[in-house]
Amino acid sequence: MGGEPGPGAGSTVDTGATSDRAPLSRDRIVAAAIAFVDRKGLAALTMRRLGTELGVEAMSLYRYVAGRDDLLEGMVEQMVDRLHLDPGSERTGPGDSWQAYLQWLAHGVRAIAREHPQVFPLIATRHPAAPWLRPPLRSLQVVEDFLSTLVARGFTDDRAVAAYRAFSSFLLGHLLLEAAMLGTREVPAVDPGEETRSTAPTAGCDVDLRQFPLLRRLEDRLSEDHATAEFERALEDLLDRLERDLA
Amino acid sequence: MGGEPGPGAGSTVDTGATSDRAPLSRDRIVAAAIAFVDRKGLAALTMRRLGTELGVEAMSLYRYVAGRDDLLEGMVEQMVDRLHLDPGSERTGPGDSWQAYLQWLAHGVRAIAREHPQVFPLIATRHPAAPWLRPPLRSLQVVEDFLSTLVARGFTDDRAVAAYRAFSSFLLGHLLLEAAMLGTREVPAVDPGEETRSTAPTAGCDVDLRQFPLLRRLEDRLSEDHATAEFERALEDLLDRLERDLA
DNA sequence: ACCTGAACACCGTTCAAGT
DNA sequence: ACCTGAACACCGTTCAAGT
Repeated sequence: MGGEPGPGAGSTVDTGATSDRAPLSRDRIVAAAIAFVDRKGLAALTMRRLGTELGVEAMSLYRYVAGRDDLLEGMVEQMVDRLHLDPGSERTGPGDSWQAYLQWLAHGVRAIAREHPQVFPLIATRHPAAPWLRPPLRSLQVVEDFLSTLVARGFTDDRAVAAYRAFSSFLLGHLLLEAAMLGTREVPAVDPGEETRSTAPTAGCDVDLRQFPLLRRLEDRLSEDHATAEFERALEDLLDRLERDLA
Repeated sequence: MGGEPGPGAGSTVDTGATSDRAPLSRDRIVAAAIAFVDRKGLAALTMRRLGTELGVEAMSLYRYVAGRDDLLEGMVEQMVDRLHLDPGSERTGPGDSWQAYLQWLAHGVRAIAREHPQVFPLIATRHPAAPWLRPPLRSLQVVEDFLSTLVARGFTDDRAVAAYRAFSSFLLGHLLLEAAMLGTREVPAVDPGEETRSTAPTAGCDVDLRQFPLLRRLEDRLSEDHATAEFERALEDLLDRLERDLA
C-alpha cells in the first residue's frame, strides 16, 4: 500500500519535516507534496517550501519534475495509480460481475478522496492526458480497465461508453462534494499560533441566517454527515439504472 | 439575459482590453475578472494584469476587493446571482410543480457553467459562506429558495434536505465534467503567436494509445459530445427518483 | 551526477504620498 | 475621494558554477 521501499527503518509516519537523507527521486518528491498538501492545503504548496520540507534547496526539484504543473500532475497520477497496482486484494476476478467491479472501483476512488481531500479537486481541474477524455478516472489504464471489463461482460461499445460517462460524472460529483466538506474543517488557521487576521469582509464566515428561516431551521440536518450512506444509496441507484439500460 | 445596462452604445462584445473610463466599482472589477478568465483561463488572472485590463494601476483594485481571494469569491457570487434576480421570465410561479422548479434551476446553473467554463470550477473549490453547506448552489438565497419551494410542495424537512443533497451533487458532477470538456479546447496556446515550447514531458499531451486497444477503438465515441442529451436524461432520472421517494 | 547561489521576471499586498 | 510609486516579501524558473 504505497509503502516506501526504504532502508527498513521503524517507519513512524513522519509528521514533521522529512529532511531525512533519502536520495531524492521523483516519487519521493511527489509523495512529499501530497503529504504537504494534506497538512497545509493546496494554496500553501510552493516549490521553495517543498524544497525545504525535503531538506533541499528548491531548485534541486527541477531535476525530477518539469515544473509546478508537472508536480501537480504527478500527484494526481500517484494517487490514482493505487487503483490498478493494488495487490488484487479486493480486485475482482474475471468471473465476477461488472457490478462488483464498479463497486470496487467506486470505493477505491472514494478512499482516495477521503484520504486526500485537499488534493482530490485536482482530479477535476487538471487537464487530462487525453483531452477528449473526462477527468475523474485520470489514468488511461483505469479507463481501459473500465471499458474492457464492461465489454467483456456483454456491454456493447456504445453502452460501455455511456456507462463510463454516467459512472464518472456520478463519482466526481459525489466525491468532490465530500472532499469539500472534509477539506473545510482541516485547514482552519493559516498557522497554529497565528491569530486569524480579520482584516476584511473575507473573515465573516459565520453568516447570519436571519433572512433565511429554512436554512436556520434545517441547519443541523444540513450539516449532518450521512456521506457514506448517501454514497452507497446513489451508487446502488446508478448500478440499477445501468442494469435496466442493458435489457 | 445578463445584458449590460450600459450607456446605449452599439455594444460590441468588447474583445480587447476594456480600458474605457467607467468609474471603477466592485461590480465592474468582478465582471472584468470573469471576462478575463473566460478569455485567458484562471491561471492567467493576476491582480496586476486585471488592473491594466481596466486601465488602472493594480493597487487601485484593493479599494474595492479585499484581495485576490475576495475577488474570486465575488466572481462566483456574481455568476450565481443570476439565479434569483433573473426577471422571472421562466421563473415558476407558486402554482407550478417542484419538478418544474428543479428543471428551471438545473438549466439555469447549466447555462452558467456553459457560458463560463473556466470560472465554474471555482464553485466547487472555494469555501462556502456557511461551511456546513455544500457548494454548488453557492448563494444562501438560492438554497433557501430550493428548500422552501420543496417544503411548500409537501416535502418534509428531511426529504427536502435529502433532495438538496442529491440534486446538488448531481448538478456539480455533471457540470464540472461538462465545463472541463469545454474549457479544454478554449485555452490551447498560452498566447496567440507564441510557439508551444515543448521543453519537457509536460508537452506530450497526445498520448500514444498502443497499449490501450479499447481506448483507441472507442476514442471517437468517447469524444462525442452528447452533453445536452445526457444531462436531460440524468436530470429526468433524478426527478423520477425523488418522486419515488415521496410516495 | 547531483545540488546550489545568484539572478530574472513576476507575483500579492501595504502604505505613504500625490491629485 | 480616488489613484499611484515605491517598496517588501515571496513566487517559479534558469543556468552557470560548485562538489
